[in-house]
Amino acid sequence: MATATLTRDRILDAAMELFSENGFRGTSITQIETAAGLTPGAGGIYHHFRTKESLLEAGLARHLDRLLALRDITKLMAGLGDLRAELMLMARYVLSEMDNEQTLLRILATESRSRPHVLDGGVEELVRRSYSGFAGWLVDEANLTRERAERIAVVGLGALLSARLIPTLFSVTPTDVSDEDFVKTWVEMMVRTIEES
Amino acid sequence: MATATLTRDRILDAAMELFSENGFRGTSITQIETAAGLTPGAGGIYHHFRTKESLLEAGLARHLDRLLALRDITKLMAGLGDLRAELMLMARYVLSEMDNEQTLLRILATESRSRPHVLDGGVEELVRRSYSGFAGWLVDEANLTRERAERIAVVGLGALLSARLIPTLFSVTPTDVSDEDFVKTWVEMMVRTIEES
Amino acid sequence: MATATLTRDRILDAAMELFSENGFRGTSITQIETAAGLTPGAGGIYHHFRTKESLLEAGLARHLDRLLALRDITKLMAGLGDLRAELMLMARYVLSEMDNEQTLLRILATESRSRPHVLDGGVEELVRRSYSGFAGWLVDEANLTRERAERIAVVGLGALLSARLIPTLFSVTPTDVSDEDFVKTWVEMMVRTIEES
Amino acid sequence: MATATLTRDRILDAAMELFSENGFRGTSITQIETAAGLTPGAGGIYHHFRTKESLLEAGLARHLDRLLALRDITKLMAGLGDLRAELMLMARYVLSEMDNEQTLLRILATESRSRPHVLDGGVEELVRRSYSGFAGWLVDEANLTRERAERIAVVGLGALLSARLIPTLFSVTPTDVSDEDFVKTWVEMMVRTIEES
DNA sequence: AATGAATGAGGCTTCATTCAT
DNA sequence: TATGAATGAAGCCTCATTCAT
Repeated sequence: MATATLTRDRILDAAMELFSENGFRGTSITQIETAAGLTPGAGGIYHHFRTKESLLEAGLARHLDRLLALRDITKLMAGLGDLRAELMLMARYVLSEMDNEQTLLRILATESRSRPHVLDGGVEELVRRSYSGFAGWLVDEANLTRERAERIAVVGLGALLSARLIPTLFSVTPTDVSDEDFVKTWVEMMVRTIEES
Repeated sequence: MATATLTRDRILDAAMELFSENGFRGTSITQIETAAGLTPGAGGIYHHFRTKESLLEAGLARHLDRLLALRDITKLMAGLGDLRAELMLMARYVLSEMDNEQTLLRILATESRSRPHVLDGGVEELVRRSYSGFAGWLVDEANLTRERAERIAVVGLGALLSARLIPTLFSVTPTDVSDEDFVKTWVEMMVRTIEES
Repeated sequence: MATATLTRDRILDAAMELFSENGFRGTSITQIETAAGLTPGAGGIYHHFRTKESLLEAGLARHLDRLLALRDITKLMAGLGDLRAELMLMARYVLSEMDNEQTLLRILATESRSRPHVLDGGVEELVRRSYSGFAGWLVDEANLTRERAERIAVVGLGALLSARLIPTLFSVTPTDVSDEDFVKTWVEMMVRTIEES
Repeated sequence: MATATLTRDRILDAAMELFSENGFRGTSITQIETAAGLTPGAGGIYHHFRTKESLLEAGLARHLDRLLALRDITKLMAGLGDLRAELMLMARYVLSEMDNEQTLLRILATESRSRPHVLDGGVEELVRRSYSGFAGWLVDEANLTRERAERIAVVGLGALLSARLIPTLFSVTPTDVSDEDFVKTWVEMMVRTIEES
């Protein structure tokens, strides 16, 4: 049974990796079996998953669960008192989380339209929670009204996300600005906007 | 010849639309033929395109050509004198251009990794040109150093782009902030950052 | 009309050449059109031939007509008096005729079984006439009985034919014996057999 | 595994038979599947062969292996002492081997030019070895010089081969001479040529 | 007579899935 | 649980042929 679980996980890892690289349709069950150490073409996967699609569902669920379970980082930083430092932490945290989830991002971008049911709210919830979490933090830490905080959050978090979305999804590097400089500039922008509010 | 051209274009339109909706692999030649008014399964497409993939190439080229040919909007606004107004125009322009190119965005996000050769520099060029064009405009209009302008451009343009990337690619609406409010806030943030530079 | 005829012939030549090289099925109408200087894929061939198969029929008929029309070479040599010389002439003639008809040989070998109707007796007649013509000549020139002449003809003419059949049909050179030596040996064999009869 | 091997062989047999009758191109995978007892059109063949062409390769290899492995018949007859008898055996052996290999002959004649790579030396080796084997035997048994033996071998073996090549490849019977008479005459011709050397 | 376009049929191959072992 | 084999469906592409111009 231990083995069973291991196999299941190996399959899931292999599948998600391949899905992210070649897309769901571009990945064959045989490829996944090979990558997972099963006999290619023998259908061994079907002892662990009912369907190719259910593999995708399980893989996505695993990613989303992890993300939804992350302790809200805004809470960690609450009340440190130094807005600049907190913002910088926040920026770095978002960037690194996006790096961790490249696989997920790619799969979502590829499959979210053709397979809406596999997402089924999970993604929507995750994204909205992130934006509103950030907005909430702005309310608490910077004494903004909810409304104003929300607007600033869309712009600010959007800027952060795009810095990773574009390279990850389009295989393109828009500029040569370093991460460090990017974060510094972003923090500055946020601070100026917030302070004068 | 009139017919020929029309058919070719109808095929191209149908194909790109379907590619954007179901992905390249998720779209069959037969579907495209049907959508273009040809007999399904008869291979009529092959009188106009050598390969399914060449269809994708031609379609992408058409989009990219159009975008690369766009008169640089920054030039249109140069010297109007009102930074706020210019920024607002710019923001609206970017958002609307992103709306026009949803099809392109989706295809790029789906295929850029599995079919790198079909992009072949065109996308990279387009993206980098956009960022550096915006940076250049900041230099001219706001008297920023090139370096500073570039950093602000990454953050600013990124924020703008993400406002459309996320809904378009992930079928998700992150917040309920209206476009209008979003633009207003973005302009404000940009102005504050720029003016105090 | 002159042009028409020329085009027809160009088509026929191109077709037979391609059939011999790639087989009937391996040759597409489009290839033939290209080789004949017509627009590829436009179906121009159908103004000259009803069917791809009728093209083959016409081409074969042309070859067979030519061969059946050849003045019987045995008559040319009748009564020269020198058996050796006559045999040598005969051998050279057969070899050279086989060289001229490589195209025909290849097509026959490829298509005679799958398309028996296109031959329809013509080939059988040609072959049998060749063998019996040679036998007849042996009767006349060497005073053999018809029966004996026929047996010798099968062996003798067969030896000659195989010298070209094998390289032409199998793309193989069985030995390094030169044509000249081959003919000399063949004549010698024939002479010894005939003289002691 | 037992089944597997059986299926594989059934496929191979069916394929070679069909190739020989209708040519490689004239035979569809579906036909082969049907003939081998698999579901038509289901692609079951691809569990045993990577490609239609690899089927041809495997089939040819099987034939060639068998032929190349045949104990050299000339050795069997060495030193019997009776040249006539040995020649007659030889002739019958060659004819019967040609009868066994009709399938191979037809496929080679059809495909050797359009698919040279599938033969790749094997056929050339087989043919040349046959001719030189026969020549070698003439050297040993009839005290001929190598050079003379080779010339006689080309003529003699050629005569034998053509007796089967022509009917097999062109579906034509050149004469009504019986096999028995043919062999008798051939032996006689060989003997006369050899003895007086 | 030639061309551009379209069509119907079919061919090779891939693939998710099932089943007996 | 894993494997070898088979299957049905579908996908891309080719091609002979027809038709309007």
